[in-house]
Amino acid sequence: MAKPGLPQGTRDFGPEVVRKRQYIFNTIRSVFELYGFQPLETPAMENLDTLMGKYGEEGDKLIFKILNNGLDNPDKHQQARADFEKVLEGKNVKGLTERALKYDLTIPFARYVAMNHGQLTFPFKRYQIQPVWRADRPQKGRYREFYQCDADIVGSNALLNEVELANIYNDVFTQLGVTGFELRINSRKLLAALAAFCGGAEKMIDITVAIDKLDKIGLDKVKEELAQRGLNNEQIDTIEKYLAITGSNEDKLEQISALLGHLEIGRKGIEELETVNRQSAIDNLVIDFTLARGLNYYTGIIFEAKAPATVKIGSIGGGGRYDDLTGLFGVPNIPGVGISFGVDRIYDVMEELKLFPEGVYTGTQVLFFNLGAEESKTAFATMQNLRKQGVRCELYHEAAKMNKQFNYAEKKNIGFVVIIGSQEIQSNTGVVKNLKTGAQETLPLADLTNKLFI
RNA sequence: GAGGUUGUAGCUCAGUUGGUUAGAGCGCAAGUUUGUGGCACUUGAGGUCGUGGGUUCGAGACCCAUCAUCCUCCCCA
Repeated sequence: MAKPGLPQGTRDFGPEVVRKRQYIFNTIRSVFELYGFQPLETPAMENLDTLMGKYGEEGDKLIFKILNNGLDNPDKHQQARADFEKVLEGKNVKGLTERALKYDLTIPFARYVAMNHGQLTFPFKRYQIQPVWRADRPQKGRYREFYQCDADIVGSNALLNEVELANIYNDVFTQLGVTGFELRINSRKLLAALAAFCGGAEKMIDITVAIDKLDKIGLDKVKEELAQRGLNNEQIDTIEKYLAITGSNEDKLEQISALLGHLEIGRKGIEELETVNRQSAIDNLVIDFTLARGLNYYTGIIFEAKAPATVKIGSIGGGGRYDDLTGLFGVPNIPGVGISFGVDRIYDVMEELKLFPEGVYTGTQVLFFNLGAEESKTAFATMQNLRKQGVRCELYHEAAKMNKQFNYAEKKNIGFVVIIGSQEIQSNTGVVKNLKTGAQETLPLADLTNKLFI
């Protein structure tokens, strides 16, 4: 028998952890619902075509591909071998793999919208809470299977959507108690303007990739990388000016106007940031011109939620506007904007900062002691009564020493026990004990109601 | 994909320059206590030292390989 184990980067979640995770899911879900978003689910796997080429070159490598079934069929051996040769050259071959685990929720959503745009009422606001998979190397805050909670609005260009999404971030993190978060925003239009201004519109991706690393590797290394990517000194000087902008959000907007306001696309980007900054009125909102985000389908405002600086986890959510996402699937002119929460990282942050409230751990509210065959019949009937009133309770599975039953309640963090022994049966009563305070009283069984156990 | 770390009881970890029967704390089980838990005390169960090979009279320790793990880079949630 081989030792049991888990695939790298995946985890089991025990009861306590699931409760804490659900607390996060429920908070996010209720805020999404509060803002008028509707739920959607898509399959764990997609056709490989749907995913490939949507996440950049690096992204393609991180997609988990699923090996086709039936490759052992002797009739197909020759073809399979030929296909495998192509795989060794780094190509994807339908003969071997035509499905893959989904990498994020946005592209499957775009695929869904493209397939159903005739039936949907626009603007369509959907939220989606599902696992995604990445063939990444696991490390701190990084898993191969993790959950994303996405909210997107498609079919609307209104900046109101961006404002709403910013507020969703704020509401969720505030409710969860993650008050030290920072919501960074930028506009891809400014990055486009910068690239155009530098005379290298086609260099936009090179530029964004490089400046995205600023806080990690520092200005000098960014300049080095820009040079490596083929930019000349004059262009790099302009980018340096762009990166040097600091101050309050208002200061930054003023300075960026001076630098890029003369370009139409630059002016548009500035307007976007101004609007979101002014209307959302979130304290933790930071305009950050170095924010670039890797996904190359963003075209307008981009978001990144950063964990409090004390926990070195970095991004706990991100998103942005994409003007033509479904265009990739043959349905042009459906603009959208969306955000995503990384639950697994939010969990790690909350664990580290001890932000889970006490009540999260409570499952069963009342444990009925089992003191013998006869006694337990009364206990069972009483328990069923309480369950009808919505009280979560259980009867100890066998007659055992009270010691043992108390310990069981203690371990499961059960707040109350009800003891019904031979004496109590005679008087039709039960002993109700509060395990937190140690207080107990003997009450008629008829008086046991849900109000007692809150 | 590149680099590094660690692997000893269910968990967290000790284990000296290589030396006889591998330890502790927590947890678990039983008891002190046959109707009142958490505390205390007593007793007990539990380890092919990740795996395979090598060096040695002798390996948990040294060497090689391998697997797993965690971390860093890349990229991301």
